[in-house]
Amino acid sequence: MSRANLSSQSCSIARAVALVGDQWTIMIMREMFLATRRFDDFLNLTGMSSHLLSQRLKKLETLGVIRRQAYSQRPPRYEYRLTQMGRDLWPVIIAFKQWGDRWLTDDEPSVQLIHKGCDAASTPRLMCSQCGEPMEAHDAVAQLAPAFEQERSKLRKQS
Amino acid sequence: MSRANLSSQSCSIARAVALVGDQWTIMIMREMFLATRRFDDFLNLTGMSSHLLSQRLKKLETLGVIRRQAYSQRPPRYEYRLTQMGRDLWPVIIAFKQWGDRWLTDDEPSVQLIHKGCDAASTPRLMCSQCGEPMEAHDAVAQLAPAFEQERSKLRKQS
DNA sequence: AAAAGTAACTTCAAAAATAGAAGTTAGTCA
DNA sequence: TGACTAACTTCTATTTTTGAAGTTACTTTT
Repeated sequence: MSRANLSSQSCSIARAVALVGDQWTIMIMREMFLATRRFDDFLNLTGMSSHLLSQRLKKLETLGVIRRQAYSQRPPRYEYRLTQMGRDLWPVIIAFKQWGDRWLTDDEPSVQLIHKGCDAASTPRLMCSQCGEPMEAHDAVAQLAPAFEQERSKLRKQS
Repeated sequence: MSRANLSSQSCSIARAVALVGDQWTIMIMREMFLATRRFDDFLNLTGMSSHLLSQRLKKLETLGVIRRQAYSQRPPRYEYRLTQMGRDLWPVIIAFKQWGDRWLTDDEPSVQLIHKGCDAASTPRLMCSQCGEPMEAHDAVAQLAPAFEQERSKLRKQS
C-alpha cells in the first residue's frame, strides 16, 4: 500500500494520519500553536529544508488546515495562519507533548500551558464527553462499525 | 537538520515526534489499541511492507513502547504487546481519531469508543488538569522555559 | 544610482527511506 | 514426503528528503 492509499481506508485515524501525521507537518503545527507565522521562522525554528516546508505549507493550505494571507503588497509578503480545522489539531500536539514530557525527559517541560480559565499551569487530560470522568486507554472499549469489521476481515484473509 | 536530530531538541514535542510521529508507527499503535498482536495481522491490517513493519516493531521495542513475547516455543512464535509507555500514547491516537471524525468524513465513525465508566459512546475531550474545565487551543497560553526561548532566538538568527 | 539586504520562495543533484516481490527458518499437519 | 504457517529477512526499483544554491520583487544603505 502506498502512502497515499492510507487515506482511502474508511478509518478516520488512517485518513488523518495520511494527511497530517508526518513529522514535519507536526513540527509546523507546533510552531503554529507557538504563534509562528512566517516562512523563514518556520524554516529556522523547525530546522526542516525549505523545499519540504514549501511543499507542506501548500499541502496544508490545500487541505484547509492553514491559510496564506498577504500582510504586505509591496514587497509581496505572506504569512500563514490556522483555520478552525487547524486549531482543532491542538489535541494532537498536546498529546505528543504530554507523552514526551512524561517519557522522554526528567527536566522541566520546555513549554508550560497556562489555562486562561483558572490561571494555573495545566497538563490537559482526556475526559469522557458523556460523564466528564478522566479517561485512559483501559477505560474504553472500541466498537467497530460493521463496514469496518468487514474491511478488516477481508484484509486478514489476504495473507 | 537530519531527521534524527529532531530528537536532540529540548522540546518534548520534537522528541516525541522524532520517535513515534511517523505514519506507520501511528498505524501500528492504532492496531495495538484494537488488540492486534501478531506480525501478519499488523501487516495485513495496516497494509505496510513487511520490511518496514519489522524495522518499526524493533524500534518500538527498543524504545520500550511495546514488548515482544513468545506465545509458543515450538514452533517459535511471538506476539507484541503494549507497555505502559505504549498505553500512554492512547491520547495521541484518540486525538487523530477525533480530528478525522470531525473533518474527514460525514459518515458514522468506523470506531466508537464506549466508556466503561458510564457505558456511553464517548468522544473524549481535553480538560484542564487543575480545574477540570474542557480545554481547546484558545483556552491556553504557552509559556516557554528560558532555555527553550534562548534556543529559539539563536535559531531565528541563523538565517 | 548602485550595492546590499530581505522575505518568500524554487531548482537541482545526492543521499536516504520505502515499496513490493521473493526468499528463509523452524517448525506442524495430512 | 509435501504442503502449510508465522514471523521474519533480503533485494532492487522507486520515491522522498536533504542541503546547497539560485530567483523574484522589492526596500534600505552607501
